[in-house]
Amino acid sequence: MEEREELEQCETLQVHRDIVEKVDAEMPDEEILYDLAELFKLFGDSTRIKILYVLFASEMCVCDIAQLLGMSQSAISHQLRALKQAKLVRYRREGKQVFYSLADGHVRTILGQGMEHVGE
Amino acid sequence: MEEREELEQCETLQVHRDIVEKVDAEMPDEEILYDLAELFKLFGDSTRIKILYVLFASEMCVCDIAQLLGMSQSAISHQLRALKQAKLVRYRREGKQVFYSLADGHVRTILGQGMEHVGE
DNA sequence: GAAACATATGAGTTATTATTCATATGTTAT
DNA sequence: ATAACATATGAATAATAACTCATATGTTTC
Repeated sequence: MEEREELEQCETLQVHRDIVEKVDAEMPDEEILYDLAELFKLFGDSTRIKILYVLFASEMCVCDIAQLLGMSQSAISHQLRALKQAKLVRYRREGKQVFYSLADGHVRTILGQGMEHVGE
Repeated sequence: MEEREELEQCETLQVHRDIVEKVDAEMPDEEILYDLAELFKLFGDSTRIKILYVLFASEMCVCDIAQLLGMSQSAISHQLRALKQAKLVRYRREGKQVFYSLADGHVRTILGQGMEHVGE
């Protein structure tokens, strides 16, 4: 019953102890929530959103994406790497070129829900 | 027909002109994609993800959230402000306290799809 | 094997953002 | 009105991340 002197915040009395404890018990592991944030971080950048949207429409090679977005090949390549590491995109080599596409349905759903929220 | 000398990338020949033009025509406005990235940016931080998850479980006041996450009242309040501005959370005042809750179903869907992607 | 091309990547710089600290605002009780 | 408390917020600092530049890797053609 003496477990809150290490917390500086809410010095007075714990306001809703029952709720806090219940929700705390239900919370996913710290690590899972971290991974979740890392995943969404990838959606949280204009360049990557554009890349995902482009791939939403069609498989495309790095050079085409760069040209379409008016950005350097290097910048696109760096971002594709991040998306690839998170398994949000797949790639396939065809000669000198590498074609990227969306990896799975979650990406489409997440983008779609986001679009609905911002109001289409 | 002379529209590509301003682009430095892909100096040689445009690799898939037809695809690039088709996808370009289908792309949402720059502004919408920017808003979309801004929205997802809010999901892309551990603290905010935790807050959203906590509110996923139950409406809660600022002090409770701070205590649950072991963070300062100020830090939580700053993040709640960002979430509030994006209409991801609602709030309701009750005396000295302010209770926050999730604003709409999109948040739940987005979190759920994200969870599925990271593997639960 | 050398040249040309498409893509990938490490290092460095700059821009962005989360947190802390100090303090302001709003609410209740005395 | 004053004190006590819960929350909000501006400014400063520290941590993070996007882009550029230079260069490396992988592939094809000669």
